[in-house]
Amino acid sequence: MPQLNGGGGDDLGANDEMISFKDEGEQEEKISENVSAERDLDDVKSSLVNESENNSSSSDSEQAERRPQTRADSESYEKTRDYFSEALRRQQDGGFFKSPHYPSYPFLIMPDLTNPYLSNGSLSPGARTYLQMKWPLLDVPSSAGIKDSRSPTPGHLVSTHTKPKDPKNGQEKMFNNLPVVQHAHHVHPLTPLITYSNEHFSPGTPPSHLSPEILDPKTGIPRTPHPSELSPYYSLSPGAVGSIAHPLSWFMQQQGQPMYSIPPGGFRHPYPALAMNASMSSLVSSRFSPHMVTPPPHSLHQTGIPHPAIVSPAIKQEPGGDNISPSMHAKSPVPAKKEEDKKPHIKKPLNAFMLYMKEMRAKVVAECTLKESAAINQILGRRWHSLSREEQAKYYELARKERQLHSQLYPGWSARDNYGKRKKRKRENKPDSKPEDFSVRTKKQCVQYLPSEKMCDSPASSHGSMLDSPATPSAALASPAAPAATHSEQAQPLSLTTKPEGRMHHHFSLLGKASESSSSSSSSSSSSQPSISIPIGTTGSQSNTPILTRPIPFTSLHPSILSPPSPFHQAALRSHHSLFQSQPLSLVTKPTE
DNA sequence: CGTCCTTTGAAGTGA
DNA sequence: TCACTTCAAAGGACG
Repeated sequence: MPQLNGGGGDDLGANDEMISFKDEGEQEEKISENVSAERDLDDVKSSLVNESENNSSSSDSEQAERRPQTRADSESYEKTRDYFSEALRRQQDGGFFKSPHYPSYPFLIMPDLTNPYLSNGSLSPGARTYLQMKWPLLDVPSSAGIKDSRSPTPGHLVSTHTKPKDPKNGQEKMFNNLPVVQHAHHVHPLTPLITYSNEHFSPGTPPSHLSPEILDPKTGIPRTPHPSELSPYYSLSPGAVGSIAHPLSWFMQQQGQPMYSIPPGGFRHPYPALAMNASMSSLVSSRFSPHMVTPPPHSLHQTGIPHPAIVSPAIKQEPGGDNISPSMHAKSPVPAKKEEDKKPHIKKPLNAFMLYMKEMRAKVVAECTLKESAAINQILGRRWHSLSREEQAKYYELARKERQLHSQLYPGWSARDNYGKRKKRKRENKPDSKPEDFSVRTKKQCVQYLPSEKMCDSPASSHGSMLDSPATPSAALASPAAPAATHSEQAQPLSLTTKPEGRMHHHFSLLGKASESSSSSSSSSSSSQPSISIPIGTTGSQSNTPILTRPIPFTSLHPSILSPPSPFHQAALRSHHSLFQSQPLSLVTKPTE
């Protein structure tokens, strides 16, 4: 598997990632220092282009590795670095900073063998051995006694995954079974969610609760499973998934806190019927918000930690837990009347992209000067497209499991339940809107930026994901990793776009040229969604042109970030580049009205 | 303080 | 079945 050796399909994705970061880091640094937003767009643009090319061509991994250093000045970086540097140091002989492609990986998790759901109290802080790598979320329970949570893990909870349970300690076995795949230097984006390698756990502070067996006798660090122990990562067919240990399973366990609300009572089994398997558990944890974990263990009440999935506005204020009473989520326990008022808000399970965003956001933020989530999300969206199918498939799989878990936890829950809870503004722009409409609607000044290439070329990517979000990730996996190749036509990136009226003062439009091959038709054949992409594409003179309309500082938008070109497509990109390179940047002001 | 913005995907609703 | 809407995360921006 790619993940294991870092080879194969991973290359594309990995490279992309690396490239982008490295460059960005440098660029960003430069920019931040000198620039500024004031910098002419042209300049920025050109610089971006140049760098992107350079970057793409250059060895990514190395650069990526360096990146952290370049950003040393970054506060966040420093901070983060401190947090995990030590921890990682052990894991990776070389040192974390050298190689991680995904330095930002938010979570380093230490194996906590306890059943996530069972963890006493479920949320015993101690149980949460979870390191946030890049972000301040580092939560390394020094104390922890976590293990207490080891408490009897109901067989049913663990059962499925732990099938090959170790007689001695089922949990341990699970841990071992975990696909431990990631090499530090080749970390997959999911890493945060899925800690494949025990090594990741290694912590400066080895969890006291770890069972000795897992720990490396020498280092005290969790031992790396023997290769034979490693299970294929997501190699299973969807159906099979449930039966095997999920890569995240350990994650979940340690967390002690399930992603979805778990009754404070701990795993008293509010959901007796729920047969949670490790994989699900892992998912649960994966979604676990770092923030939830972050707080000093001691400060948290064991039972008081609100589950991410459950957010009751009213209750939100009370961290504690009354809101989370087991009864509440479990089955509709709360009296009808109050229920309405107090009923905890059960959040929707995160979809694949959301999971991806969660994981990668910090990284992107660190890479960029941008802080605006909207801008970050655009980048993430592009990056998402640039992910290989395999990579996306992983997220789809995770998302699928999340949904599964969610459904089990909240059998009666429906997405509809949340409708109207959040007053959302309606998107005025209807999907059907025509290009013209769109342009009209958008009242923004837009700088149309011909993608010089890379910006929009995202190309590389496999749009695959969107095209077919694999119902069964495995299927996706099965498919050739090479994303781009197959879908050259879709190279067309998603259009960053949109929005109307608004608050934007300046909008930059990125006009990406659609690949020639691409049909004039919508940029994204894939999405059935009303997404803006379609209209946008047409917006420009070029049908497939994606437009980025947003006040995103170019300084922070590095092409590579947006969509790291896979080496695979480099050539193609260049060709495109040449085509459009000559085109001038046009400043377009769209009259609002 | 509440909403917007932005992304993709899942799920709900209505026709 | 299709088209469309809402919500999920996140955090700066805005009114």
